[in-house]
Amino acid sequence: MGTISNQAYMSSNLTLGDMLHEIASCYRYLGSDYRFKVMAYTAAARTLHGLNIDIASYVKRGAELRKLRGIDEDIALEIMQYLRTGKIKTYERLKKKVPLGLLELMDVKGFGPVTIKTIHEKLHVNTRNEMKIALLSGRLESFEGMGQRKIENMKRGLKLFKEVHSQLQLWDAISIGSDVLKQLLALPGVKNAVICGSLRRNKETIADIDIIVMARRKYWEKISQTFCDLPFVHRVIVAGGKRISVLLKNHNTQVDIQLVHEHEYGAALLLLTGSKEHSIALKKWADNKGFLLNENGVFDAGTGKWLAGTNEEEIYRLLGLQFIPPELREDKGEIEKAAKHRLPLLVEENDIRGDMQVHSSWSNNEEEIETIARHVRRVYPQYEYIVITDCLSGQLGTGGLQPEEFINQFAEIDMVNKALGQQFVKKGVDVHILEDGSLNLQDNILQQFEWVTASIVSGFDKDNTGRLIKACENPNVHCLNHPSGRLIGKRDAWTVNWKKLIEKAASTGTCMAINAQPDRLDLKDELVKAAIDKGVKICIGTGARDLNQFDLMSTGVAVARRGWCTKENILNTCSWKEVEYFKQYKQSIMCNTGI
DNA sequence: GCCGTTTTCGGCCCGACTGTTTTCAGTCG
Repeated sequence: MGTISNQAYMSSNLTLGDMLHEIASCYRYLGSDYRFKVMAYTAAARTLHGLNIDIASYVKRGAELRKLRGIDEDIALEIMQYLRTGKIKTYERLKKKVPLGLLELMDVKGFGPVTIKTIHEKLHVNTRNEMKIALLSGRLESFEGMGQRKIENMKRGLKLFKEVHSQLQLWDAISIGSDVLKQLLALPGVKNAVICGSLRRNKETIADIDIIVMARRKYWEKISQTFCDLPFVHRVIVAGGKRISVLLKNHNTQVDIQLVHEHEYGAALLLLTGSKEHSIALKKWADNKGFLLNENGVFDAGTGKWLAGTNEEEIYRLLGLQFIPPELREDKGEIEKAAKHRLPLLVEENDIRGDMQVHSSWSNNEEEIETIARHVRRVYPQYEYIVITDCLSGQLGTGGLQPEEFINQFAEIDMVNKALGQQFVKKGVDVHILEDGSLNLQDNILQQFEWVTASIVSGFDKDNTGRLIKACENPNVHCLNHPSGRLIGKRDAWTVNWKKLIEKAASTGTCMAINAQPDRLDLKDELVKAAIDKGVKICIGTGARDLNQFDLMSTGVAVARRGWCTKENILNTCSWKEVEYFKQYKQSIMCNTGI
């Protein structure tokens, strides 16, 4: 019986969530008698996976654990059991009843519990690889209910299994999606086309690109044919009726297209945007109100009369709900808020008045400050400032300044601002938080900058709560840059006690950044929400390394929107004068608390 | 197993599609 180390915190949430998901899979395998247990454990797993605060801290406060969605007496006991012993007895018991090697297949397209069970029992198949061999052997075809096409489906599911785990990053998906969309809109007969699915919700990673195409029925076949013949199509999976599904040459990305009539466009858009959880909750909501909601529209449940479906706005209105922006459609309380007309008015890209993180030729950008400034002023006329945040040389090996060089950079910035006739370029720095929480620039130098953002660039495998807290306590640090350190698809977030850190950021008036680099998007949406709920200000920076990267602001804003941010939550929707007030506010707190 | 403006029991996650059948089980979003 060991104590829980700090390092174990965040990984507990994920491992425990995975274990609860496995328990759900076991029950799913065991049959429909257990379907409600499946729902319960799935819900609990989802809660754990989305939890930003280490689960162990809930346990310390006893009753708190059961306030979490989907966790009541039994699962709470099992969670405590896990934290004490690393095991859950229920899971140990279930493991003896199911073929463990096949459980992962439960999440593979084409496989369900019944199919897996049948094959396991008849052919003694126990692993994914044995399943593959069985599928190729042709022995399944003699089974009842196993036709050629079903078997082909399962083979494809298995083949795509790996690709399911390598999803597209949002930025790449946006670019691929808009290319495809452009081509579709140009096809004869296409009245309108729009991205839906997880891409429309701006999720940070995207499995496949979903598009809805509005067209008269008589053009569907022609549209389908013409699209499938386009040069970027690698392979056609389905094409016929109202569905087109293809793999693109580029990245082997799957694109799913649905053709719809004009009167059902809104309903289809709504349900194909999802999330699945939001759609189900919305259908249930409709049901309670005496409506039937499906992809063709909203109907009177009693008479079957069609009531709405042309656009999403009228559907939400009919259901008595405020319009819910796609980014919020995750069944995380947005429907209840929409019913009370209390949804936040989300921040928009147009609200942004400056970029809080920009690199120049002094570190890892090819471009000179003046070129950057003139480019940004031309392309983003609404911007009032950009903050140059180069770092010191040394730790990263690539460029950077010596401490004494900043005086030269300041002179260059002054010159550029003079030439522009506006204080457009702000003097910032990206300072590194060292192992002991101190910074790699002295306070008397830091005081000369207009904006100081602090990053961790080493010691990824440690608990970094202490270092980040110490940075917050420095009155000269205005912002924490990429606070979680994760690199999407490459490196997990380091361990941080987010509850503690967010409380510290709030009490010290320290801002937290959304770094909009495509593989970072750090802070991520859920932590952004946790932070603003405690009153922490968020700022968004692109970390631009070339002139094109200023466009990344759009995905940075998307993360903020997924984190329920209004304009007021985002510091760089303010004028620089207001940013100065924010900095003074921190100074005054630090003086009063005597830190 | 969870949950409650139907609250300590009796509900919960729906409708469409696919592939297989010939009336429906299994899977998907």
